[in-house]
Amino acid sequence: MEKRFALVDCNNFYVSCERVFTPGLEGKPVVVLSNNDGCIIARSNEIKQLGIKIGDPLFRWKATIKKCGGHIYSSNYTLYADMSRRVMETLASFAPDIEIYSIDEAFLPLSGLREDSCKYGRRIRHTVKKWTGIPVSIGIGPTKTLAKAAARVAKKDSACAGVFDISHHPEDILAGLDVSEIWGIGYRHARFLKRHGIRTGLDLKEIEDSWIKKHLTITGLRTAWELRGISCIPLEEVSAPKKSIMCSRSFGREVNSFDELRQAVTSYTARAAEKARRQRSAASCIHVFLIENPFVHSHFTSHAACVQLPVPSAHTPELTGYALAILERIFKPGLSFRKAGVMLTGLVPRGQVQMNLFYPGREGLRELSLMKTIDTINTRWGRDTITYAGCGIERPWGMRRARLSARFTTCWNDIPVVKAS
DNA sequence: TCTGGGGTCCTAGGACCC
DNA sequence: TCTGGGGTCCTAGGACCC
Repeated sequence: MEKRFALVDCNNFYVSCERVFTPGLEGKPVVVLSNNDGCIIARSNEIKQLGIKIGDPLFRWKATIKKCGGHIYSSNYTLYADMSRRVMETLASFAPDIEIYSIDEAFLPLSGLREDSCKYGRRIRHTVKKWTGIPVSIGIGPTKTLAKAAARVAKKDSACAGVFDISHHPEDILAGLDVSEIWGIGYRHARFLKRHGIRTGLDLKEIEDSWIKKHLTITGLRTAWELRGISCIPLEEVSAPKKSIMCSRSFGREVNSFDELRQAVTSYTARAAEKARRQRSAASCIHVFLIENPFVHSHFTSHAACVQLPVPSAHTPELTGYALAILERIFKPGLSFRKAGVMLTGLVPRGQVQMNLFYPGREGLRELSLMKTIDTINTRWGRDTITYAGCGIERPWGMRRARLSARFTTCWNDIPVVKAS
């Protein structure tokens, strides 16, 4: 059977989430900032028209945005994650086997669909908008790469009304698609391809296999085949467990005291361990790193070390013990740090942990049940309802989020009030 | 003054084995 | 003293994605 995929992509997702609860933002320039309010990571169309790029630092554009009546928000991931869940649940009502590709994108299998694909797409689009308030664009094609290309057209060309099926004349679209805009072709490869006269999707599609494989490896070859309509990248309905888990943050200000670093590392370890437990994994190895302020010193300096655990674990107190021992090793008095992070690697399923003959492990039934209880409470009542004293109370090193919107969907006190007269 | 966070996959090359 | 072919595993670095 002919394969067919739809890519559903939320338009300017973070901005759209803010607009759902602050309708006055509709039609106005809006940006959402990265952690610490440093750079711009989401833009409304009005902002894109000003030539502001993703990743641009806020200070460069702040005056311009203010001058044209724009609005600036800190990122509110709690809100975006909750809105994403709502969108995905809506999509799952159309096709149970969706692949949640990122916070704002999902692939849907369309093989065997009887009705007109665009009509079906428009129904999905209408439903998502009605149920969640989020506008989406939908691209349809015989491969995931072509569906991605179709979604670009759906988003840019207003004649499509948000839905485009590339199946009929893919060449016409690919001829107008810059090679750098193809899914899987990043900045480096695009630059390389252009040096060799390969500028569009159509050019790439027609290049000889051996040349592509030699220069772009097997992943590049897969992309070329996908452009030819041969599906090489399957739908992944069940998300595979992560092979590594990281929690790292830039500080709201420079940090040089050991005590504050200890609070940060304890917090990040707790968060990473929680993620590991959620996917039922235990970590064999824990890494801790500190990064000096790269903007102050001419070179970027990081300090890092890791330890191998005697028995893989997801027990927060045990992992914290190792993390803090590493911190003591890598900490250098007198230096200022911008960022710290904790990474768990060598993740194994918790049911298959290899025991150690000479080390009983600290994760007994009592410990397991304590972690489970803490996780349950924090899921039910919100993150950090129960936390570790070592994480600190004030957290003066925490990130800056000066323009944070309310927890509209996840906190009773913040639920919007509607007044009817 | 001010520049995010979190992942995956592939390849080349070295070490080592028979 | 020098010599062949075939294989695995690990790591670092590079590329990609959102």
